[in-house]
Amino acid sequence: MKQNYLISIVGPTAIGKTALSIQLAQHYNAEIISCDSRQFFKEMTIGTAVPDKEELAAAPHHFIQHQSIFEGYNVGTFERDAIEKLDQLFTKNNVVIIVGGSGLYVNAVVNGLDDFPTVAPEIRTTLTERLATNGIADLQQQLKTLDPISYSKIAIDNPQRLSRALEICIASGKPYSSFLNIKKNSRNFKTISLGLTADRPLLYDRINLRVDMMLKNGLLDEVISLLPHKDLNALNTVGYKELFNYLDDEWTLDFAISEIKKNTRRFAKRQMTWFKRNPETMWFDYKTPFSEIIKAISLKN
RNA sequence: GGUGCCUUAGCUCAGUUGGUAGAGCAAUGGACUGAAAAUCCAUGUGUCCCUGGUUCGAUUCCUGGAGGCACCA
Repeated sequence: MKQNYLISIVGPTAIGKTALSIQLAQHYNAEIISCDSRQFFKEMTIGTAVPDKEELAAAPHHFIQHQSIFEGYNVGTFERDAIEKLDQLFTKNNVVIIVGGSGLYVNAVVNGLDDFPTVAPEIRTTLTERLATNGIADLQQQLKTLDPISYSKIAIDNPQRLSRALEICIASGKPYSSFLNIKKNSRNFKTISLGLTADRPLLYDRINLRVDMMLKNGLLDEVISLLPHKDLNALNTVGYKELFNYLDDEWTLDFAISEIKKNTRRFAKRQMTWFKRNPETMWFDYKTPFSEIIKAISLKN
């Protein structure tokens, strides 16, 4: 049986991952799995920089705008969907391209997540309310009694991490920590990880330019149409949340735009922090000729 | 041309009665197992415009210069 390869392309936003993924897809006659937690949503287009029509036509893409902002979608469901899709694609071709800026989601596909029980949404709602009224110490105390291991291990100052651990404890009656690192994930493919980078000032220039371009392409109209849904999780997104503040008369347009640029820069920095920790990733400057990248891949396998 | 004020971190500015300095923002480093474009943690980066003088010691006081702003000509 032929060895399957998953070629993963990571890197910060606006670095040129989409273009490289298409070149690779054409080179290997392969299909592309998008791994971008905001490009999943069909209601969002301009602000998420989904590939345009020509790009989508240049190679088959999956998980681009396949979900609605009104449906719950998360890493767990994405992992399941992506693995199913991968199995299907590997029957046609032993190479699949995965590209995306969402580190956790890439990781879910490449390495897998542990299985957790499903949590009734009311549990999280209750925790969120308790957090707002009683403060974080209340939840911290409960985690300390329900799961002392997690209490000492997770970022206790982080409300999202804390709530997540607690909701698992409450829903299952077992400690959150007891679900971690249970199964050995087996994947029927080898992963070749490519990272794109650029010097920071250069990357920031590209980000600023792209934000200006999004506005020119009608981002504000897109955001206006989504204003009624601004509280949905999917819309807690750079490029949208800032313009909601403008539309609510809290910020000027100019200020909102400069905040979009700033928050995108910070996002890119966080992405780099995440991706840098995988020692397997081969890094390339964003201007590296395609032929060199191909050469590096063939040396690797 | 004259007079007055200003020049300190990437930016806006505090401050030191003479003992080489600190806020906000920006920035930087990090964490990350179903909210991840989310969420959280940590960090001060400096020819105190230049020059000479006084002084044990000058970013601070004094001389001269440069640049900026305002007003008067």
